[in-house]
Amino acid sequence: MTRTTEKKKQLSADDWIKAAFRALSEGGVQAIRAEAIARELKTTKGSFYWHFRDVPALKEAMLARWCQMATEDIIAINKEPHADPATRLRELIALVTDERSAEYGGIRAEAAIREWARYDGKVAETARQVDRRRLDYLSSIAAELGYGDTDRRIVAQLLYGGLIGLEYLQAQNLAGAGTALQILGDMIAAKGK
Amino acid sequence: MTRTTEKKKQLSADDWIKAAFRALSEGGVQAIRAEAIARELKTTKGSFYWHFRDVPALKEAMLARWCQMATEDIIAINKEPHADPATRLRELIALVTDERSAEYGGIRAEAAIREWARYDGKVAETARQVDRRRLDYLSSIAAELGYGDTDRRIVAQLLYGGLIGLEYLQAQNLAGAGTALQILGDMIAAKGK
DNA sequence: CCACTACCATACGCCACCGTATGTAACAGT
DNA sequence: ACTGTTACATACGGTGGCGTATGGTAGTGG
Repeated sequence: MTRTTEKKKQLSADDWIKAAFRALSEGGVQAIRAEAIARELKTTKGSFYWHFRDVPALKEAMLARWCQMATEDIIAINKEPHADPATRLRELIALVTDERSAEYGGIRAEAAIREWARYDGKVAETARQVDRRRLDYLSSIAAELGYGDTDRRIVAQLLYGGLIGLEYLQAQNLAGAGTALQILGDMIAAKGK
Repeated sequence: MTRTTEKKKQLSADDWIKAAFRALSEGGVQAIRAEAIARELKTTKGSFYWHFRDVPALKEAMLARWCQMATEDIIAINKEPHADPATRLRELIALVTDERSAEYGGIRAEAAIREWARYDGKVAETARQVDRRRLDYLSSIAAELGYGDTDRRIVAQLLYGGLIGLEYLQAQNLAGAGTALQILGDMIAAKGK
C-alpha cells in the first residue's frame, strides 16, 4: 500500500484546489501558479487547463470554496446552540483556530486570504462577507452576555480583531496559543453584567 | 512651480526606496519590481541598477529602513516619559496608527511587511525584533498600571494583537478608526488595580 | 577645452510563466 | 474492433521581469 507510487492516476478539480490552497498557505497569492502546482502534483499544465479555464478561474474556485467553508462553520455553530453563551464563544474561537480545515491550508490560508484581499477587490468583498458574518455572530453572543446595542459591536470587533492579531503574534512565536484571547473572552464575559 | 514637469532630474537611492514602499503598500511584496518602479519614477532600469546591486538589495535596504524607523519610534516615546502611563499608552497607539511615516507607506506598509514576513525568514526575524520591542514597551506600561509579571505580557499581547487585527477590520470598513482599541485600553487601564 | 565621473538610457540574452494547439493513452459504449 | 470521450502530455509562441553590457549626457576639476 505504497500510496506514493500507486495512489490514483486521475486528478480532480478538487485536488487542484487543495494543492492551490497549500501553495497559498506556504507562498502567498503569488504562489498560485499553474505550472508550479502541476510540479507539486507531479503532473503537467495539460491537466490544469483541462480542469480550469485559466488561473483566474482557479482563484475564483478557491475563493468560492473558502467562502462556503467559512459559511458552513457559522451554520454548524448555530445548529447546536448551547445555553451558555460563554461556551458558544469558546467553541467559535476553537473552531476558527483549530486545524479542522487543514486540508485547505488552515489558519495560514486565512491570513493569506486577508493579505490577498488587500490587493483584489473581489477577494476583499468575499472576505468582508465572511468577516461580517463572524462579527454578527460574535455580536449576538455579546448581546446574550448583556451588552447593549452599541457595545456589542465593539466587543465583537475586539474579539475578532484580537483573534486576527494574536494569530500573527502566535505565528511569530511572540504569543502563546490562544491564552491571551481566552483572557480577553473572560474579561468580556465578566464585564457583561 | 510645476513640480511634475521640472522637479529634479537626479534620483537618489532614497527616492527608489520611498517609491518601493509605495509599491509595497499598494501591491504587496510582489509589486517590488525594478522595472515597474522605474516606470513609476519615469526613469529606466539603468538608474535602478546604478543605485542597487539587484532587487534583493533593494528589499534589504527597505527592511533596514523600516526597522530603523520602528526603532526610532520607540526611542522617541521613551525620551518623553509622561508621568501618566495611560497617556503614554495612547501616545504609542497614536504613533503606530498615525500617518507620520506616510512617506514610506504608513499603516498599509506595516501590514504588507507582516505579510512579507510569512514567506521570508529574514523579514520575519526583523519583524520579530520590532514586534518584541513594541510588546516590551507595552508590557512596561502594563507593569506601571499595576499588572503582575505574567499578566503584563498578556496585556501587551492583547493590545498589540488588537491593534493589528483592528487595523485589518478598519481597512475592510468593518470597524471604526481606533474606537475599539481605545475601549480595550480603558478596560486594561481600569482593571489594572 | 578636455578628461573624467556620476547618472541614466537602450539593447540584449535569459528564464519563468501563461495560454493554446495538438498528440496520445486509457477506457466506455456499441 | 471501431469510435468517441476523458484526462492528460508535449510543444509552441508570447509576455514580462531580471541582470548585464554598453552607449550617451551632464556636470565638474584641471
